[in-house]
Amino acid sequence: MEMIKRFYMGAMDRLLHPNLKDVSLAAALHALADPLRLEMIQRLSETDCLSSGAACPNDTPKSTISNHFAVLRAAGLVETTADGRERRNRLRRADFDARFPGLLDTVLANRS
Amino acid sequence: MEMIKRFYMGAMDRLLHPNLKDVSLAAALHALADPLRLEMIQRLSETDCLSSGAACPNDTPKSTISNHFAVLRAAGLVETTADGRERRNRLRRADFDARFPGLLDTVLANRS
DNA sequence: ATCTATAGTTCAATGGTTCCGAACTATGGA
DNA sequence: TCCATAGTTCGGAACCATTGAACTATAGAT
Repeated sequence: MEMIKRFYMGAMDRLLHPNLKDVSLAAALHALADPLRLEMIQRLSETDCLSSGAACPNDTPKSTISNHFAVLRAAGLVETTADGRERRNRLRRADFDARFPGLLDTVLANRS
Repeated sequence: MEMIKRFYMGAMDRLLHPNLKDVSLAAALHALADPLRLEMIQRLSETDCLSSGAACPNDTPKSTISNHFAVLRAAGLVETTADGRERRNRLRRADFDARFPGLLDTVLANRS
């Protein structure tokens, strides 16, 4: 009878936010190179914070949302904090812009 | 004894160049989201045309080069023509800039 | 013409990544 | 305590990327 304690949420490495200096251009572009993630980023850019569910179309599977947010966090694009049973996701605009000047604006502007 | 005629090179669909209006932003970003392809694009941006081999570091496997060029062509970033036994690759700068204004410049500027 | 070297493509195998249902944790409220 | 809701984790299937080996094509030399 083994005792495996699993820590979810705040303690998980998926919730860790990298220093932007450790994010490569290729990794940043990879995070942006997906239609759903672009949609999420667009929505996040329009309000100052959104729950994970609210950042995606209604029919998006939960596990898919969770994975996409992990990618966005790893690229330094999104900061996620726990707030009750929801997550509070916000764009790390200043950090990302300082590391990749003009990139986010150009990408958002090019999303027809 | 079957006769399979294979057409290489000029006739192959990998050598086809899309109209930029059919290239999505996500596809363009995907093509840019790779360190080797960024290097290739950088090199292509510095001269007006390069053979496939000359666009990559010396130790890059031939098949890898070939695949990466196929991705760049599919994204409308590169135009390839046959020239003897070499390929003549050039950036489709004007086409790409018209479709995604500022994107290529911003990406190249952010490549430290 | 035939041979040889070179540039690139294609194929196939392997390994990695992504998607998503199912099972789970965590929190808030009846 | 029970239930509903928000999100995470796991595992398998589908998809994608990498690269050696076999191939095509062309240029140049003999």
